Order: sequence, then C-alpha cells, then structure tokens
Amino acid sequence: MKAAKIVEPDESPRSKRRAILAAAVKNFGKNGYDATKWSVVADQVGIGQTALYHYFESKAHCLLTIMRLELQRSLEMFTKATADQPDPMEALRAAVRSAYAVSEQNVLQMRILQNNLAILAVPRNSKKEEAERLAARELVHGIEAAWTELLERGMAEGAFARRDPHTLALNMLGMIVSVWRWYRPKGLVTLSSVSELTEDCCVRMVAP
Amino acid sequence: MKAAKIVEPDESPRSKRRAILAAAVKNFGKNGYDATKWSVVADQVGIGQTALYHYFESKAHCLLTIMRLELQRSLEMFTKATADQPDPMEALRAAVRSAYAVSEQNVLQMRILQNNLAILAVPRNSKKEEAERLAARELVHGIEAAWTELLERGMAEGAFARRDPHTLALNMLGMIVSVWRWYRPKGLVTLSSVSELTEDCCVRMVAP
DNA sequence: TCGTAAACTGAACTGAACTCAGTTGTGGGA
DNA sequence: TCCCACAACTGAGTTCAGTTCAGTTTACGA
Repeated sequence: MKAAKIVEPDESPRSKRRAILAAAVKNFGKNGYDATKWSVVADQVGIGQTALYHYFESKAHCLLTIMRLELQRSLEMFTKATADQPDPMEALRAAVRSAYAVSEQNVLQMRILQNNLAILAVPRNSKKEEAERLAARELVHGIEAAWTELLERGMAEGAFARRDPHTLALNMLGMIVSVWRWYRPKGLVTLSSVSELTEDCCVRMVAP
Repeated sequence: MKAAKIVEPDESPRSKRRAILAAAVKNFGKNGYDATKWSVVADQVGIGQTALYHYFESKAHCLLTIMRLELQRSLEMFTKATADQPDPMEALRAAVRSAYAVSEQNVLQMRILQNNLAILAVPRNSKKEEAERLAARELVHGIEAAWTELLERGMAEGAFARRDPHTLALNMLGMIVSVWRWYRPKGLVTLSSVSELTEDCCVRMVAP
C-alpha cells in the first residue's frame, strides 16, 4: 500500500523546472503527448534540448510527473471537499463540485491525464519514471477507494441505494472525468453547467 | 457531414491484412500503442517489417483503421438495438445492453479506442491516415448525435426529464465507455454485471 | 507458359529522443 | 576578494523505431 513518497525537488530560484512543466502541459494538452516534440518544449522555455535532461530523465518522466501532480491535486480536493460533510448526499455533491472547481491549467492537466492513462499500466525501465508511475497508480487507486468509501458510507446509512459500490464509483468517476475529453474553456458549454448536470446525474445514480 | 467513405480494400485469399489487424489489436490492447514495436507485429504475423507497408501506410494508419472499424461496429450496434423500440426508455436500455454485447476482441478494440482518442484531434500528414481520422471523427460525431437524438425523443415524449440532451448524452457515453479502461475479461467483475449496473445508472439519469 | 500485379525483402535512411564529455555561471564560505 | 562546489547548461554524437528504396519472388488468369 505504501509507495515511496515522491519528494518534490527543491526549486532554486533559477530552476526552469516549473517553466518546463508549464510548457509541457500547454503542448501535451493542446497537441497531445506524442505529437509534441520535446525539442519544441525546450525552445519555448528558452534552453537547449539537452538542458531538459537536467530536470527530467525523459519526455515520459515529465509526462508522468504532470499526471502525478494532477492526481495529487484531485485527491486533495476530494478530501478537502468531503472532509466535514456528515451527510453522504451533501458529501457526494461537494465531491462532484470539487472535481470541476479547476483552473484552465488544471483542465489541460486533466486532459493530459485522461489521454495518457494507459501509460500507467506498463512498467517503465528508468527508476524515476517507474517511481512516478507507481505514485500515480497509487493515487488513482486512492481516488477510486475514496469514492468507493463515500458510496459505501451512504449505502450503510441508507442514504444511497445498495449496489456494488466499487463499480458504481468507477462509473461515476468515468462520467465525471470523461468531460475533460471534450470540454474547452472557450466552448459553448460552461464548466458550471457541466458541474450542475453531472452533480445531478451522480445524485440520481445513488438515490434510494 | 459527408466524409469520403472508406472502402475496405478487397481481400485476396493470401492477404495478411486481417492477420496484421488482429496482431496489432492484441499488442496495442495489451501493451499500448506506443509501447508496441511495429516490428513485433510483423514478427507475429510472420512477415518482414517492410511487408507491413504493403497493407498500411504507417503504424498510425493501422491504429486509425482499428479505431474506425470499432466505431463503425459500435454505431451499427446502437442503430440495430434501438431501431424497433418505440418506447424511448426501452430503446435506452437496449442501447446500453448493446454497448456491452461484445467479443473479447471488441473489448481490446474498445480499449484501444479509449486510450487513443486523442489522436483524432490532430490532423495527419498522410492522405490515408487523414481519411481514416476524418472517418473516425465522423463516426464519433454520429454516435454522439444518435444518443443525443434518443434522449431528445424521450424528453419530447415526456418519458425523460428535460435537460441539455447533448451534454447528458456525452456524460452517459463517457460513463459507458469508461468501463473499457479497467474491465478485463478474466477479472472479478463480469461484463453482464457491469451492463446491468450501467443500464440502471442510465435509466436513473433520465428518469422524469 | 507467360505477363502482371500482389506480396514480399534486405539494406539504407530519417528524425526525434537521448547520451556524453565537457563549459559556464552563481551563491556561499574562508 | 578569491575560490570552490554544484546547479545550469551546451554542441556534437549516438540510438533506434519507423520508414523508404530498389528491387525480387510468388500466385494466378489469359
């Protein structure tokens, strides 16, 4: 259960790590991971291609880091949102709303996460990549477990209809995150309308 | 609306096209598209790497073909399932069930589809790849439109609660297909139990 | 049996990711 | 003020999966 905790490397003031992550998010999010040339990220940050390797072992290591960071944030937001909600239904509503209370950068990161989840399935060769991959998997598992637990609690209290809580949690999560595939900040559908509709869908899914 | 129809190349008896597609599905589905070496597919089919290019312009062309074929099948199944269901609720139930009435090969293809949907967003350089991409996009749009239409019909008849039918359709589809990310034929959860639960979820989502 | 098109091949090429063997620059201690 | 350690960076070169090229082989209908 315990995965080696990833310690964020301390950032010296002249470190370009954040700039690289930001540029990578922008490119991976817009054009996709594969379609993005690692050298273009270097250009945008204003360094040579080889300097990237001072911060990340590989393009994949950077991707995995982005994914892990976003998963960390998601789990934190869920925990914070549901922490002081004794009523399971209110906790569920808060959880859904927290999933959509995100910045534009987070939207991109969620999209990257969705589009590259498959990378978490296969072991990596490099140490650091594998560490990030395992941390990310652990977080995915943590998020799924947290949702499952919430549903179980609601079922135990009679607030939710009884069903297989884990599969139901996966269904809910699948619906909630599927939005990042198509949602665009400048699109016709607003995030708040998605949030409202999805919250309602989730409530209906558990109603006794 | 009209995309150039892709004509399936007629298969001579000694064509290895099907064998290549089957091997590619197996590998892309198990290890992911990126992690799969194109040359390994050639090995498994029993031909040299270069012979692959007799059938597909590129690895991506093969991937796009697999995705397009699966999308075609999905749309056909939806249409067939809902065709003679005058009652919207019954049509919805039939649609969900049809989504899970699949072979093991289809499971892999759906997984590949899910994991590589992002490739449909960015134009391709080669003619054939671009043709497959556009055909696939068209099919995605067609599937979304078909679900939206079904929901609209239900709402118009008063059988479903009134909401934005398109966003609701995307939510449903997102939930339904998210299953392919985690479902494994030899796993603990059976497809039929997933199908039942998800059918129920969808019905609850539209209930007036 | 011959012509031809599909099926195939080994060798060479390409380009993006990555490695190597260093150089530059900056902040902290004597 | 100098110097050192180490983060930050670089240009040249390597690797390797995907791809192209310039053909050869094989099956089959005329």
